[in-house]
Amino acid sequence: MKGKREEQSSTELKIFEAAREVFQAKGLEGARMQEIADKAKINKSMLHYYYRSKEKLFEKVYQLSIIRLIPQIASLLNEDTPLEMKLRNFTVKYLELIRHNSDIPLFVLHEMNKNPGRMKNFMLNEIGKKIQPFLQQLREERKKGNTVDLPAEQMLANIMSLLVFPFIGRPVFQVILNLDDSEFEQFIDKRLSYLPDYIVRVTLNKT
Amino acid sequence: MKGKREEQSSTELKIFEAAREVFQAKGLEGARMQEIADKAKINKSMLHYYYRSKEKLFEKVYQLSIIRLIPQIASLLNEDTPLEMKLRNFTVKYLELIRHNSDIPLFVLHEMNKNPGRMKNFMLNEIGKKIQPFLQQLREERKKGNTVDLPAEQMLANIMSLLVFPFIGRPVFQVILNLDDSEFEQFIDKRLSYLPDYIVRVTLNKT
DNA sequence: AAATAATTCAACCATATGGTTATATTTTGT
DNA sequence: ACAAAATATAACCATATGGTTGAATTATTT
Repeated sequence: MKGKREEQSSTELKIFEAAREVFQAKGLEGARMQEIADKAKINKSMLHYYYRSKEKLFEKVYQLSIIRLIPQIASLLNEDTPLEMKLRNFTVKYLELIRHNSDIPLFVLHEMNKNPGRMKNFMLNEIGKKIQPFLQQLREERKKGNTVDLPAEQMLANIMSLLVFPFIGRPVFQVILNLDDSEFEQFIDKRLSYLPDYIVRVTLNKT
Repeated sequence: MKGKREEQSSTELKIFEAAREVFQAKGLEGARMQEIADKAKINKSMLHYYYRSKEKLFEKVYQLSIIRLIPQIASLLNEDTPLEMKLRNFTVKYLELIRHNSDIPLFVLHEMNKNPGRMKNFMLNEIGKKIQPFLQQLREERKKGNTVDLPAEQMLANIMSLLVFPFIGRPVFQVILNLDDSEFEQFIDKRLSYLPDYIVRVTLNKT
């Protein structure tokens, strides 16, 4: 064998990565421990050696998924930059982020829906608190008449809707618009190209 | 007992309704036949008497869920009315529809994601085909310069995002914006009040 | 080299779950 | 009244699944 007693052994990571894929694709109840073991190419007992139980493994995956939704970008929202520039930066970076973690939003939403209690505090601390300054900034700019005349919460909801929903709705969009995978990628490329302007336009009062 | 040999016996409906609730809340794998039976206040074997298997019962619920997403409203999209009025009508009616079937979008999306093949044709026929005339109308109005300069598919994606996402994201919004159930209802009320104008504004070219 | 920790596997266990069967009662069409 | 369908229950079955155990092998520390 090779390096043991590291902080994260190679097998431990392989297991986690496999678990992440399976849980994100099928949800807690849809996932099978055997499938995770197979995908990680290890024996099932290794799962329990490292992660005690399905629940424990799931919670780690769940936590990481939430954290992935709000990396450096959260801090970006709290920088002391003008709103328009902030919106543009956020749009581009968040779209790229979701694009490379496109299974996460639906996964998190589905699990939150089944069990809103679990991870509630975690969510509140990791996301809820971090966006408060941004909401505050929206309120101030609204007072100055620089934004559309809507509560900050509504502006946020609209921005997040435009950014995230197409990924969550991907299977439906692909079917009803008859897009293969490559065409869906182009569909997202197109969004990347116009959404920064578009989101500024639907949030700020510029003409 | 009472009326038998009706098209839909009372117990059959009770079972279906219970199944609908449980499947929509927990998904195919998360649902327990016993829980459905309990909720319908009947014995488990009644489930199989009427619906053979979990799969069969699920498929019926799944189908109905998809159909509920596109009732009379689909036809509304194909009426021969001016685009602006159509957008306003659709926004109001679709928001009301989703509001009264708020579990359906996340349910359908989650199941579509786990198994995109199942129901693909059904989805295509029930939704895909029915929105084509609307897409066509968007394209024509775009040519005339009456809309934002985006492909019809993008306009549709944006409209649907704004309408549907807040319901799908409800558990997250409630946590991070700290809204109780009543406040979330107000949040939706607010959307109902401004979204018709807003969607017209972000879709059409009216200053 | 000895001790300890990490890794792997096969076999096994307990339970939950979907599904079945046998049987009995009630309702309804004719 | 009779037959057929509907309704209902309890007991049961087979299987899948999460989880455990124990023994063996390999690596790491000292």
